[in-house]
Amino acid sequence: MLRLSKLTDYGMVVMAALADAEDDTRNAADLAAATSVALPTVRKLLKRLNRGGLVNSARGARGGYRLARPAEDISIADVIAALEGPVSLTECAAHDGLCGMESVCRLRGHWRVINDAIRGALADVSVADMNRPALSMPLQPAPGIASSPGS
Amino acid sequence: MLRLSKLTDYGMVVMAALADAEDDTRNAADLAAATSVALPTVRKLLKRLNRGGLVNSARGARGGYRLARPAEDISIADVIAALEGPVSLTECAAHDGLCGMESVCRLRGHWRVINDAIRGALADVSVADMNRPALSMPLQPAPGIASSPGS
DNA sequence: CCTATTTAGGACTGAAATGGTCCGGTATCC
DNA sequence: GGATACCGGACCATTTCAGTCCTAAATAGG
Repeated sequence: MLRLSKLTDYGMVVMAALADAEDDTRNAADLAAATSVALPTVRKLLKRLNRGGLVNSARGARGGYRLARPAEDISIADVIAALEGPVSLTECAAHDGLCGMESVCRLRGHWRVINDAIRGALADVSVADMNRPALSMPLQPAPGIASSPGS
Repeated sequence: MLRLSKLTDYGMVVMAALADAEDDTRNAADLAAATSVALPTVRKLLKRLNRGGLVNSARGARGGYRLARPAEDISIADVIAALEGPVSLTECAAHDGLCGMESVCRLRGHWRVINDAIRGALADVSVADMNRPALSMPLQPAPGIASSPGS
């Protein structure tokens, strides 16, 4: 189904909620209430997002989280990468050898191109875009499969 | 990681091998040998591909499989759909309601647009394209996120 | 200085999906 | 009629995933 994990789905929701108060610091409990995602799950998400450098954390009383960058500068690809690793459709798209057969690996180069195209499409959509109410998006007309030179 | 399943990966390999002998009928054992994928796995793949209408099967002695259409007319999206269901990044991209919160579902429309863009990109690449040796691809310059009107 | 608050990091568990295998049945060719 | 080869399904082991909890560390406020 080429589906991203439920955690990532929730992660985008949390990021969107965080984008609503860009300069304000929100703690995990607030975000859980705002998104109706279970608190422990929100915590886990924020930890990973922090590790990925997408949010800044402040410990202690009155602590919490806020976006590390403007919502316009955080792409969906960034969120996905922080929560479930970089986008790579196949094993071969990431690693180099290991494919086994020549005839098999004939596909590898093509997968890489496709992979880059999809990553590009995801990189063109920001958290700020996702937060807009309507579905008109100011995106580039084309991530462009041809625009990725591949390996 | 937005990774497609290993079965689908193998499925593309099998389809490519099948494309090498478009009009010739190949049985599962031959394809397993050609692709170095385990025979029972090849069988399972071919069954699903047959159900999805991508290959035709012939029973009995001298039976086997061949592509149901020219390789140029079978897209990667078709193969993915046959093997693991239609592409849908999130739950919400497929179904309609059920999202729970208003603020949550603000993202839904956007996901659908992104989803369609990726599916479009995948639909622009055919099995024949994947079978070419080099990585220069005759694809449309843009699947185009803007080209999908969404819901 | 002491306490309450809040994140950091990790371990842990139950559930689900995935990959892979095998078997009985059926259709076709020789 | 026998051998071949697909069809449909059930089946199991492994891995991954979602979700929870606990202890340590850091900060604000009294």
